[in-house]
Amino acid sequence: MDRSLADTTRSLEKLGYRMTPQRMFVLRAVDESRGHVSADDIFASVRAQFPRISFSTIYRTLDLLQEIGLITKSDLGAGRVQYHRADEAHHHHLVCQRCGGIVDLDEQELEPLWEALRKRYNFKACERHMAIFGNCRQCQS
Amino acid sequence: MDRSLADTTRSLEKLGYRMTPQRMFVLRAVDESRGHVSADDIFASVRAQFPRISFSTIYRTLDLLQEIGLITKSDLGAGRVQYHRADEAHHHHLVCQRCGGIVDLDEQELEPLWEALRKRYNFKACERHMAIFGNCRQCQS
DNA sequence: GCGATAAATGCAACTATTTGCAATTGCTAA
DNA sequence: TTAGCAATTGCAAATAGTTGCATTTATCGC
Repeated sequence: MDRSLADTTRSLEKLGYRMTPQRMFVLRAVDESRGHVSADDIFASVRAQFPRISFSTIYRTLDLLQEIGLITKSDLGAGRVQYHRADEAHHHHLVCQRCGGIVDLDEQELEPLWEALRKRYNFKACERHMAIFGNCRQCQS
Repeated sequence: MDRSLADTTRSLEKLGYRMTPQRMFVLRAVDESRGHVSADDIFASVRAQFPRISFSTIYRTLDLLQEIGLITKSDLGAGRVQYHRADEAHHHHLVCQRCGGIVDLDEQELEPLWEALRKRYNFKACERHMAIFGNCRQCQS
């Protein structure tokens, strides 16, 4: 991540939040992550260095980090939500309901839709890491 | 619903499932519903006539009805999943993350995207009742 | 520094949903 | 009709995630 701790602290303070040790540890865990991680992954990773942390703090912090745009959240239907650093290439997912396979979809594929929603509905879609369910090539009967 | 009980029974049997009293009651509750209903709504409605029904059966039956295409399921971010008869006009939702407002979006708005996914990824998106999060006109700062 | 105030935490309880399992039910074929 | 087998059920326990609340921690004006 190019963002420094100071940058993040500033983002938080701009919204009236504070930087705390717990948040620093979660931030570090997110920072070191690659690809999708679950709240449980983050919990395990933080807990190794900060044993007193609770699950509620993990969830609350992850929501916060999403709010300031540092991570995105997405439910790929596997029973647990996945988190993802926002600075890794923006992308979405095609999730096959039969085989469970996941294909990445570039942000730009959705641009025309976002554009249409902006124009026709005055709705600004958040560029959130989205999951589209259906069937992949192999699983279409 | 134009579908008769016999039609549904046939759809179930085609997949190796059976029509049971519990399923008939859930079906009836779905049939009488308008717009979005939660599993809890269905549970309450069925329970009034069939007190021994359990929540697991409700959930399992709703999943089944989705599988045979009678209902669609969607998570509008309100903490509980909403179910919707598939024969009511297909639509999707624009959910405002600030005010919680929900605007309906016609199926056809997504057609170009489905088309692109079919062509470029050979992926057949299921026409599932989708939620797109973002900010509505009033809530854009 | 010191007290007031607000934010953040951990814990325990709660919500919605899913799952494992033993018991029940319902086809099917002899 | 009955045995056998698979599908279905209810229940209780598990899961992911959220929430209320009392306590702790930080910040700010004095």
